[in-house]
Amino acid sequence: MFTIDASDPTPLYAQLERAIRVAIATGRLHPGDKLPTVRQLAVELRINANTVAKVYGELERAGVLETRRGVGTFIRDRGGRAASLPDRERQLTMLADRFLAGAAELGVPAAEAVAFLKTRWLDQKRERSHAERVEQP
Amino acid sequence: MFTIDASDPTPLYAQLERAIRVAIATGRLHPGDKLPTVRQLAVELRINANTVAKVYGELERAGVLETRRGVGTFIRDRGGRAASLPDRERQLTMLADRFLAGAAELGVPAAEAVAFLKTRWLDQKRERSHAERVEQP
Amino acid sequence: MFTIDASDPTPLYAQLERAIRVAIATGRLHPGDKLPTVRQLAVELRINANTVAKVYGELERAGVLETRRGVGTFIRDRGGRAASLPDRERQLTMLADRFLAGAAELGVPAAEAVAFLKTRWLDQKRERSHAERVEQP
Amino acid sequence: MFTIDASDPTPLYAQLERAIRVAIATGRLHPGDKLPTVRQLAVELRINANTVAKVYGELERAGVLETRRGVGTFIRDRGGRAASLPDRERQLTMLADRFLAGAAELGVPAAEAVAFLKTRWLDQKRERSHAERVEQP
DNA sequence: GTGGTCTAGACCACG
DNA sequence: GTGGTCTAGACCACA
Repeated sequence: MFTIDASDPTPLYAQLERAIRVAIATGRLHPGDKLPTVRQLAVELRINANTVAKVYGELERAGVLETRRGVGTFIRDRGGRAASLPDRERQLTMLADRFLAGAAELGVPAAEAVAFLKTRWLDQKRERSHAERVEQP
Repeated sequence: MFTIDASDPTPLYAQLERAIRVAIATGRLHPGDKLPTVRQLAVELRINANTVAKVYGELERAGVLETRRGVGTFIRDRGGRAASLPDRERQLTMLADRFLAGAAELGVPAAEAVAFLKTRWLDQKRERSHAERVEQP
Repeated sequence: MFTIDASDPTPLYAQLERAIRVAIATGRLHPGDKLPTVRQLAVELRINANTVAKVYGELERAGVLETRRGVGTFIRDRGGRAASLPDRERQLTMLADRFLAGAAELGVPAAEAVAFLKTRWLDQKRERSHAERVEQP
Repeated sequence: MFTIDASDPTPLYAQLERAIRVAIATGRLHPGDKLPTVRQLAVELRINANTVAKVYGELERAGVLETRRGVGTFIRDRGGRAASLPDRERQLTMLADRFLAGAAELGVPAAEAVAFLKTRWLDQKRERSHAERVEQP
């Protein structure tokens, strides 16, 4: 559902909040969609339920989410604007720089790193399509 | 010199450490270069000198920097020892996955992300060679 | 738990770090054992909590300890990765030279020093096995 | 002449002071012996002359050394008591523990480490006797 | 209550 | 003037 990296020094709550906002902004989650329960998400991400609850609470106060008691937590109608194009490009640049710098630190030439990334992507695509065939044959 | 964003939940010291590693990995800093003094950088970034000292210390332990007592802090010749081959591949895989996951969260198709990365790399190469022409015409 | 000598010119944090490493290396602390909390140890050793925290942090980065957020600090299963073979020999040589040089400074003939070392090792082995009999009779 | 380990976090001046005291206490230096000049020793140990001067000064104030202006620095008659036997054993124990703990950290079994040490000692003896044959055939 | 981060400020070691 | 060590004390993230 979302990605949390425990080795990233960024606080867990910040990572999760950002992930939810990004998912909405990029259209992976839509207004009215139901989010996982606090406990479900906590188990899935292997973090404490309090941390998830805190994020849901803050996003609710920020008007991004809406809690219907006894029902669940949902994305609000006008939860946030779509990430502007320049914004998305800025974030993508950050990601790219982080990858290239990491590879350089490892002493891997950028050309090789890019080639490796392409391979890795194809691997994942293959795995994913295989998993789908297994789940819904 | 470096950019620190106090409103970013990422710890200051982690931001600075990454900034220095990136500067080295992308060729903006070269082996032998002298870094700003702890106090200078602290003033410039408006953070506490201890925070800067912590980063310098950690990077020294990691073999990235070298401090000459009473003189200053410098970029080391070989930024840490080369990791073993299987280790390197494991780390590169982690970097690649992080990049792809990040792009996916932004809603950017992997194919586009890979293409973007290639562009970004070429941009950096161009910038770097330009910087060198300026330094040593 | 550990011994710190404030009159020793060796930095407090270095003394504590060595003490912990020695306790692990000699079997007084085992993988999985919980260390005292930062504040407990600080009070016990009469040093500042930050100093203890610095040591725990460095040992964590070194792969010797593991901290579980909000829970405590523990001895890791495998205290750091095994160094490569040539690396290990180089380090072992350094250790041996330091020992022999130290003994020479004390005016102890090398032959005696080596004999003493052997005795000391057997002593430690006996102490260790005794401790285990006490813990799990 | 003396041993200084730059990677030891113990301050250089403390290492040197201890080395001189030990040399006297163990009879490697005798009352009346002339010490190297500040600059000579600084060059030999690759440390700053100020650091050596500071140590000589402190030992002079402590009554261990004596400076005859224009002549040199000498060991005083009753510079310090001979290291008592128990004291020497305590220090030797410390050295031994440091060696064994270091080996254990490297994952080297104590038995192997002791054997290695013996080999290393014989190597050094051979090298030394060879060097003497070359210097004074 | 656990560890983590940051600050302000003192003093030391070294060149 | 350089980095290093230590302290006291505040506030945060997490369980």
